[in-house]
Amino acid sequence: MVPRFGLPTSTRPMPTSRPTINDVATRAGVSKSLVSLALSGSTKVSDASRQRILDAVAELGYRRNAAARSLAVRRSHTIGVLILDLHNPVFAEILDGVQIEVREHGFSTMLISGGTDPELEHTEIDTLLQFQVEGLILIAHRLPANILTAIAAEVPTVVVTRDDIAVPNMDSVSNDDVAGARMAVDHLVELGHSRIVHLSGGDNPVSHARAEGYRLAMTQHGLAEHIRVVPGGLTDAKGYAAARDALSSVPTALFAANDVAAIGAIAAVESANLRIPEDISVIGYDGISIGGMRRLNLTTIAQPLADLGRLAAQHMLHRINDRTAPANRQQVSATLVVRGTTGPVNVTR
Amino acid sequence: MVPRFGLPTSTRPMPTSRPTINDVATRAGVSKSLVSLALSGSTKVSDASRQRILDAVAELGYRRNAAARSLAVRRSHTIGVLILDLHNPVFAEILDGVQIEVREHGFSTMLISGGTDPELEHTEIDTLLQFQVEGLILIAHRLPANILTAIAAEVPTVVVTRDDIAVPNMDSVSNDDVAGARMAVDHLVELGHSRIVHLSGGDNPVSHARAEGYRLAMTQHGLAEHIRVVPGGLTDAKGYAAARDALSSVPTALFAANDVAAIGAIAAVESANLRIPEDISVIGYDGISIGGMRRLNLTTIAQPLADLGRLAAQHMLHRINDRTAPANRQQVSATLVVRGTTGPVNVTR
DNA sequence: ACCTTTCGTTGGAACGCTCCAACAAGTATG
DNA sequence: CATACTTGTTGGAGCGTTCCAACGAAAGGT
Repeated sequence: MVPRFGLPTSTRPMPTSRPTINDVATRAGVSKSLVSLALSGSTKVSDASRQRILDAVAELGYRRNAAARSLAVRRSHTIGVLILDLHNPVFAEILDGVQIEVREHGFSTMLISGGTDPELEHTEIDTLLQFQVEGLILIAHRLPANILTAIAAEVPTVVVTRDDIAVPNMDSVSNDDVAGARMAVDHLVELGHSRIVHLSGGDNPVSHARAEGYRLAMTQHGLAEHIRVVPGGLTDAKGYAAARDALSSVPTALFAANDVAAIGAIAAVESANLRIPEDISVIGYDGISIGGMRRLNLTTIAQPLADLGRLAAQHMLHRINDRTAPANRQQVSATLVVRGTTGPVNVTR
Repeated sequence: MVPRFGLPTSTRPMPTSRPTINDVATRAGVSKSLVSLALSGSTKVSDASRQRILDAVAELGYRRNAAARSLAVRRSHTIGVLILDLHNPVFAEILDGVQIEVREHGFSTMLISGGTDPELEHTEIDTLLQFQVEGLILIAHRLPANILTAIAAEVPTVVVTRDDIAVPNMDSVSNDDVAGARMAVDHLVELGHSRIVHLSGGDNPVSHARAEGYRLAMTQHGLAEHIRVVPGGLTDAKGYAAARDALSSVPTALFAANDVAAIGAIAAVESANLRIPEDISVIGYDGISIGGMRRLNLTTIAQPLADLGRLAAQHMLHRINDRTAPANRQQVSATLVVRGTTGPVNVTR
């Protein structure tokens, strides 16, 4: 963690100053202490005073200053969320779960998205920590192990969708990608497929696990000889390209590393004048909501995305109260969602 | 604005206390004032002292406390962003532009998403204001005019994608939806279409404007008799349903209120065994990136989404420095992106 | 009548930082 | 050689809160 400093000490202070607790106090004819008490809902404030204070608050349009409050109580009641890439709908859906859970417990979230530059991720986390967030939820990330360890040592941290790096006192919530990939293969085998090609998601832990699950399941079904993994990526374009490569070996089914790539793969199949699912079945992974759009109608292994977020938040809140709890690496299971892109193998091919 | 109070005055303080500027000072053998100076990059710190301070910072893992800092300088260097719905890719792409611009000027963003409940939007904005954000960017919203006015009076505010509510000292950046809709119709007319049906986006200002543009353009092209607006919505399912209705009048082209609905419409057309674009052309609106995926390949009126975000941020930053600037309601123009879902009218139909 | 409790209220210290006025020590100016 | 500036440094006040110790007044117990 390399802290950043050196904003040129601001340009010019902002003018308009909001009313403070003192303004409220004088207006209500009480001390600031009593106002503070009243605002935090203490029972030991007389009804008369409370009413005068509330009136004064309303008249002045007073609002607590969270910075001052957080300084005094030494808690920010805020948790930081890093989201790898807002464009991938997967992450937005996870975030939803986080927000709901966190809000229920009186916390706010401060959200940043890493953007394209991994280095930015790092400095943005620093910003979050400067704001004294009480915890960090990383919805995917690209941080090296040493940095991750340093962060987790400083603040309660939970990682979502990855569990490849073991760090003491850091939780993770993820989907069992190996098992999910097996489900995909099982489904295809059940439909009679054997020439099943996997379009890999590239060099990242999640994709590795899915490829691994594919290999295991294929072997287990006695289809080891048909194992074929073509290198691809997690985008539409990469899925398209990978599928074109894959078609050279006349597969009857494609298992893409994620839904977005699967959509690209579908386009490739169609552009080769093959029908889905009659000629070729395609299955994706993730369960993003656009996959359910009728035009796409994608069969997929769906992760319980919102649950992933909720669970992460729960672990976070728990860890805030007990920072020494042992690392908890939770796996949730995905479910097969059968839609229109998979079907029985076509025996004539 | 109804301020919220009454968190039960926290549960338990967090234990671990981070090093403060004083710790750094004693460690480096200087005063805290000098540390402060050094950290903000002042030139009037001797190289020797600066080095000792930097060393101490590194050794202690010191990080500035943004709450204290913001209290002292009376600036938070943070702007709040409300995003209506993270699931709609439109908003994610706008946010991207905001983040880039804002970051460049040394500001952080605090992001919240309204979720489904319009009332939540309101309380979340209050949270943002408690954190003393210096400005507010609302990426779409559902706030009534009176509340919007109150907010804009309190803090520099700019609204993105809407410009229906005129509020003094509040900027807006939006796309000219009327003009965009005309472009869509122009494109279809140029391809020879006349039986063009509009699938409306429901009862919201943006959709109204697009429907209006459709009517104007149709009239202008002498096609007033063919004007037909079927009620729909901004989702895949609503687009599907609306398109099914629309097909009853044997149109040759459909203009959907947004891309997501257009994708639903395509599914409906295909399920009626009509080919796109040979039998029916479909055009959307927004320019979301998934529309460009080969499987969808949607012709659309593309808004410059990231630019929308950047411009909003620029106005925001400008208004922070001059809060009395007159309201600036900027319109940016959309562009026609021709892909595969529109084509020449089929004369035999 | 006194002492003790309870109730409602208050001043002041503390939180971690910035920034101003002031200062000592050196350097330049007349 | 006195005066003025420059350079680097420092203590202290202040930002808007919370919270603790302490208080006076009213109520209760004997």
